[in-house]
Amino acid sequence: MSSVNLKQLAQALDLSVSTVSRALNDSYEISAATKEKVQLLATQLGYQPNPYASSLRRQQSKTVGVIIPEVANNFFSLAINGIEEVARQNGYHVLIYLTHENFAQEQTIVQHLANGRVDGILISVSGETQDAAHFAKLRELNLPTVFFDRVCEQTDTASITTDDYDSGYRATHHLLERGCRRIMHLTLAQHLSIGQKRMQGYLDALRDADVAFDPALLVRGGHGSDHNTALVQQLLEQDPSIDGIFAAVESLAIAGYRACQATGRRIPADIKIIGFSNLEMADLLNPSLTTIRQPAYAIGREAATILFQGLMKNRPILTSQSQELKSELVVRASTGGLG
Amino acid sequence: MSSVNLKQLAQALDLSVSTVSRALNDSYEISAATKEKVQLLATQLGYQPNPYASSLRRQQSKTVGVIIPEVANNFFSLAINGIEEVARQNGYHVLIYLTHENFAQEQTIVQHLANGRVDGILISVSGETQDAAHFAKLRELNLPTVFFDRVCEQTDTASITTDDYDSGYRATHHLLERGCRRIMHLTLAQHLSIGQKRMQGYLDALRDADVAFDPALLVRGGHGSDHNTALVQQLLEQDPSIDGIFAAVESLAIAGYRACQATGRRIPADIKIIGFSNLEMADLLNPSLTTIRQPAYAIGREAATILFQGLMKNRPILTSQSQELKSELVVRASTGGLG
DNA sequence: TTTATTCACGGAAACGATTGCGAAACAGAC
DNA sequence: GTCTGTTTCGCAATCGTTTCCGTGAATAAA
Repeated sequence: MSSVNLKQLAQALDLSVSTVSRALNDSYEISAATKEKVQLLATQLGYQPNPYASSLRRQQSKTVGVIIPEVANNFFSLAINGIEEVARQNGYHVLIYLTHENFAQEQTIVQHLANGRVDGILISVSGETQDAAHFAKLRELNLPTVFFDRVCEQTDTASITTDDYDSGYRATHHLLERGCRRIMHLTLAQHLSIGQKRMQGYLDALRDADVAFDPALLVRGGHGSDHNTALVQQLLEQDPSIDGIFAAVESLAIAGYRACQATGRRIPADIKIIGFSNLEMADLLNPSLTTIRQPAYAIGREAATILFQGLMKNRPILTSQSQELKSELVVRASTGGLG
Repeated sequence: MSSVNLKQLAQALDLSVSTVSRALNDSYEISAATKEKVQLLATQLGYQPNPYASSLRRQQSKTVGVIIPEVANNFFSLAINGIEEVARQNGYHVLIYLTHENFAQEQTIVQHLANGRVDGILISVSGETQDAAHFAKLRELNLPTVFFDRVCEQTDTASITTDDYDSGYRATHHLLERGCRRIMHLTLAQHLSIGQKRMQGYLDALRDADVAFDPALLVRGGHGSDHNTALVQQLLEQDPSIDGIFAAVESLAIAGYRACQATGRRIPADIKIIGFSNLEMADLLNPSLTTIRQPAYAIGREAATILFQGLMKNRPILTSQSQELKSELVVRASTGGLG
């Protein structure tokens, strides 16, 4: 800890602690002359207020918690990037917690954050989460929360999402357009609204194209990329008619690539792949991957901005502040595009 | 904040605050019966100690700061993964700060962490950093610090690195073996020890192979992938004799790919590329990328472990606790390997 | 019965900052 | 000279925990 505190400053200046405190906080009650003296010595001695004393007294920590499933993932790391930037601009600190897509961990983390350690929470829900009781507690405690990307719809607060239904529809439509008829759908979060919306887009696109939906083509991924690759591979081996893969998350698109490699399916000749992804080098893959690119950085920025606006103005976060950003379909070689 | 505090518990139980506190901390001074009663009510009411009051009194925050250049980068995000895991196991919280390779930001962040907000710091130095004065202050304040990957050698504390010299040597040797003679070296942190070691490996490998070193083949990357691509592209256009690229960081390997694309150089026929990288899908690139893969997750874990050992036992972090982990050369198509 | 000793707990002072309130000091107005 | 008002500052309470010390009662030792 920085060893110098208010008391020492006060003694050195022959002033009271309260005067020094007010001088440093630029209170109107303190004369300009005193303020100057105090601030001079404070900078000379490198005084920094003890954040814990300050937080205790003020009942606010100038800290937000970010809860995400993973960090080794381009989407989430870009989002963190945006969050951290806004946080710094507003003088806030960022605590980070990873759930590893594990519901129990998410519960524990949320509970631990309910003790005043953070002034607000930004969260992207774990793929396993079905119950929203732990989030309800946050509302009870009046702890401002903003969801991003992976939303819990039962909790009424703001959320930043992308046009998941549209994206799912467009992705599927794109595959259909390219001649696919037996399209596998890979998802991680089937019961999360994000997964359902993407899937609904998939279903509606199929229906609009008069292509029958086959539940057998639905694959729910789990943990571990090897496991997921095996799942896809198995299905590919069982069903030679499959000619398209729509991966609702990046890791599953990769699993799709590997599974195709393993089973000798050529992309895009035999099978076409499209996936949600924020890979900067999706165009350098072999073949380059057609993607739905989410504005991950902007999502982080927006979510954080809404949270901080609420915190600064001491207003509750309203559902009406939610935003839906647009994702972008980038056609590349994996669906027979250029490149 | 969780609204229930010690005083309320004490009143409800007709006990004193100190007794309740001790009961919850399992003090030997409290009878088993009382402990049970207290703990029962505490869990019933969902009591959670106020972390700021506790930190203030105990003079420790149970929080560590992690300072890294970027998070949207597989190496750092994997390292964070390791750090967060160890932190959670030890009951610590993780504050995250990004420097964006900016020295001034690094200084500011380090200064702000010198106020007792964190009990320790894990840091990977920004590429711009040359001065170590801000780190010296940390030692003065006795704030335990562990460097990982990007080390500041002037500061005497533990650091977790990889065998950068060897890796640089092996990477270069590999290119030479594959017939390259005009090897470009791309680096971000030329004055950091990590950059120097990798470059020294490069130089020594050249010397051992009796290949002349041409300073013109040294490219120091900057910010922005477009900028870096342009740099490489320019050099490639100027000098058609270049037949190899050794990228000391992942982003520069990507820049190399793009530059080759732009200039029509075929990989690996015309030019071969090797790069430090933790891309999970390096094998899916076109062509698959020969990499030096660092054990990023393990680096994070080790660095955090050393820090927490020091914190828990209240011992200073010693330089002798430093570790050097081994990187792995994975040969792929970009240097003419299989795949 | 008296004296130590242990046990179980309460009082109160910390930790360092913020802030409501009061009180000197000084000015100007009457 | 008194009164009111402003400026500038100090006192002390407060945030919620932890912990040093003290104390009454019970038990053991003499």
